[in-house]
Amino acid sequence: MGFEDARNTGLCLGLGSLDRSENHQQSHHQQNKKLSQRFDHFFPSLTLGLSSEEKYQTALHDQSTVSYRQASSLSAVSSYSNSSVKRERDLSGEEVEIEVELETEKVTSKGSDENEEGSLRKKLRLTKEQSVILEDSFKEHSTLNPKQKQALAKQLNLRPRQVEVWFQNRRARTKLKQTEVDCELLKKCCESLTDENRRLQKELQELKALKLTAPFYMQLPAATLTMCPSCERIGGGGENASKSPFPMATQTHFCNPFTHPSAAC
DNA sequence: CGGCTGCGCCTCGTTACTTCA
DNA sequence: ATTGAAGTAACGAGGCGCAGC
Repeated sequence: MGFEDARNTGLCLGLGSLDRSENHQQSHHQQNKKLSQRFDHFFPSLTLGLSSEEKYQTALHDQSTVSYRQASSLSAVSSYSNSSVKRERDLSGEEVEIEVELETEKVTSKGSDENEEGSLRKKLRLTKEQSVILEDSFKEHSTLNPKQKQALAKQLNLRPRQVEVWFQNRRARTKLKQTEVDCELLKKCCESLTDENRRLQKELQELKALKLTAPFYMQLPAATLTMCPSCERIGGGGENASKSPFPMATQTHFCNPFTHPSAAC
């Protein structure tokens, strides 16, 4: 694998963060488009570690405490705080009446997660359906405009802030995965270059040895001498053989390690 | 027109919690 | 039953762009 291959993957090998100035100079729509294109080129397959349905189904529904495991696998609801009765649609689209815990909107989007229970951070677990919908949405656009966020939040019965946070984390996960892929790519490139370097060193040594044992070659500029690293022959036959004793030397012999690992022959 | 301010959104790094082997 | 690792929801800090003044 070489840089050509790397280019073909559409990957940027820079391991740093995205160019912020570039991102921020664009409108959100442009940004969405740009990011989508970026991720469309290479979309690492990620699994979001969905919880098993059984666990949710067997989760206790305790209204007296803040529960974040209560959501059944069929209801696309997961949140926490006070409980309430709400109508939800199950997978078949049928409207069902279930008891859910409604989030009190007192908590500001930037506020802490403190609640009446204390300062403990309560963590919900998104249901499988919610995760699937979020994933699908993310595949369409990796960033959301406020309208999309609202719509998605409404659809999933989550707070817009939760949808926002999910997308932030999802982007971070994607980036992390991409970085890992890039690292692997760089590692392989490094190995390839090391091999090539080793081969060239060997070739150089052999040329030096040849120079000592065959004085005739010394009459020619060193750069015009070419030795095939595979068959280890200098020069060769061909149609130019009559004009020059070293026909291969008439061409500049450049071996590109990225396109021709052993291009000498 | 340029400077200031507030808002919203972003990334990054981290924490706290859940799940699983 | 316990524990450590991995996954992930949520947060705070800090930066940037933009609109309004």
